[in-house]
Amino acid sequence: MFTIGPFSRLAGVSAKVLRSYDELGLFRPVWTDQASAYRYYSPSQLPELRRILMLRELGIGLAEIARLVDGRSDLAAALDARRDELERERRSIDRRLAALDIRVEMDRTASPIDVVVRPLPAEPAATLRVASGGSVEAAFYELEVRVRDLRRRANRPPGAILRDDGTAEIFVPVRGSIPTDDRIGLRRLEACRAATVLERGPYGQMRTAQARLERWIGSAGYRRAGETRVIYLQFGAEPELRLPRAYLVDRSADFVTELQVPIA
Amino acid sequence: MFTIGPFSRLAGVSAKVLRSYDELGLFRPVWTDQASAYRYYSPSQLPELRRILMLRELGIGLAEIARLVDGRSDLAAALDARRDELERERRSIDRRLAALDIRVEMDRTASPIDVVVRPLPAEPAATLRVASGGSVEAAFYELEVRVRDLRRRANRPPGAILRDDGTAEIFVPVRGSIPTDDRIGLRRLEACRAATVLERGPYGQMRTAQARLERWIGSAGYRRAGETRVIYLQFGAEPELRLPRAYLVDRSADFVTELQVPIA
DNA sequence: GTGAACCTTGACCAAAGGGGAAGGTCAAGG
DNA sequence: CCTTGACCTTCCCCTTTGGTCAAGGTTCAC
Repeated sequence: MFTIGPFSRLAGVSAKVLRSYDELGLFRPVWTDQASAYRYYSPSQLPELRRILMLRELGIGLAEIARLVDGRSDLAAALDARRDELERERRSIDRRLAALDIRVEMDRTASPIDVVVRPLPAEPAATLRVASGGSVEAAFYELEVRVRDLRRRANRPPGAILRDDGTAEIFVPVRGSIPTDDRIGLRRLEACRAATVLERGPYGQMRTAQARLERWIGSAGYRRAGETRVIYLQFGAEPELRLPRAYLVDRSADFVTELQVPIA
Repeated sequence: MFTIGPFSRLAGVSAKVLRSYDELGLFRPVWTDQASAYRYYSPSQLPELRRILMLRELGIGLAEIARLVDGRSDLAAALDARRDELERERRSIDRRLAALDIRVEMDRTASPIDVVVRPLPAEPAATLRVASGGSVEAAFYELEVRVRDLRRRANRPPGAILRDDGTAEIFVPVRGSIPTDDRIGLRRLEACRAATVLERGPYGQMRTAQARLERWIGSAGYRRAGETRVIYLQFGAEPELRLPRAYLVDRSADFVTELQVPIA
């Protein structure tokens, strides 16, 4: 029999860990003195503790380990699940390493871009097609006016879906539903994960930014899974906001635009 | 200008996160109303936030990110350091995956073993060589008696160092120093990392266990970096303990032995 | 009997938020 | 002008697996 200190040294863990595991009901001393509350352990308990430590080293949580050693949970299944999880973690790390390398390389060769992969929520929107070379401003004016008159404007910035053929479909977020006609449609932009990048300044730089984002997606091991979206953050979202008049001066600042490419 | 909710949706983070970052001084609203304490953000702040989120996605801590965006810390250096860290994490995950696969495979083919890799502390010990085929019991008796008479016995279990040629060197932990002669030596077992496994039952199974541990080490991507040690946990450590007499009955239980192979 | 070494519980800390309660604020609509 | 509902604020507790420290009790060897 050992008190907690010597036993912890035999087992290669701290005394604190043994106290924790006792409290969790995961691994208890063979005997606890009622008067002094001293914990006493036997070397014959070491194999049991060793199994716990082995599972811990695989990264399984203590609650799950407790279920496993009690037989309330199946070991083979838990190991399988944990393997899947570890492989996900490894993929995540590989992604981060790739992103890091691209970032470092872009730092050296050109202006860097801050790409963030994030989930996009679904977006119900009124849409209007714009032919290649058509006036985007006029289209937005038409669409915004229509949606506002219907009292269906949602408080989110407008955007456009870019097609490879040079045409675009502009959209304005709506609440509920609106009547459609041959010009104005209603569409639900699907929720998805997307690689996104922000651009400041005139829209002329957008083609370059788009090309660089595409390159980033390839290097990071993703692939495109939908149409590119552009969100007009700085300009379009403002008029709808409930704000003190004094803070609308911001409208004259640089445009801010977000490029979003759905990925898988 | 946006209040925190709409802005958080634009940015793709929760309002809670924006409040946190404000408090940390990492990312502040352009304006905070003194009366209501409402936070107001501008879309032109999005690129700054985006950079923070990009760094966060790489797994850099918020404190370090704060230093980076303030320019108090060098971005290139931080990225380099983070890359090293990520590569360490990946190696660790690969180790766990390998250990998991070995475990699963052994579950199928034979009785599984719970291997734990852990650091071993340095161990000053009195030693005695035993020829191949010599009596280990007699040698332990001689060594234990000698050390005890010198009042140098440390309260840790004894063990043996196994050589490939079949000879062994038994050892008993000591405090301080003892006089040596041509039979009994003094030696410091070096601290190291070791793959360890516990065995219950008669010593006859040890050769098998040893072989399986060696195989485990190979499969997990380690290599041997020292001589194999055996620790006699159940039998040898008991007599030295300060314990109520009633709890010494444990001595008749199965032997418990630990095999330790130093690794790199 | 005494001192040194050991043990006990409890509290606080880490990182990066999530969840919820209690109460104040804002703007649209009637 | 008032109501109402959505929104905002701060504050507190929770997650996970321990490390560290303080105040005080226990054990054992000498």
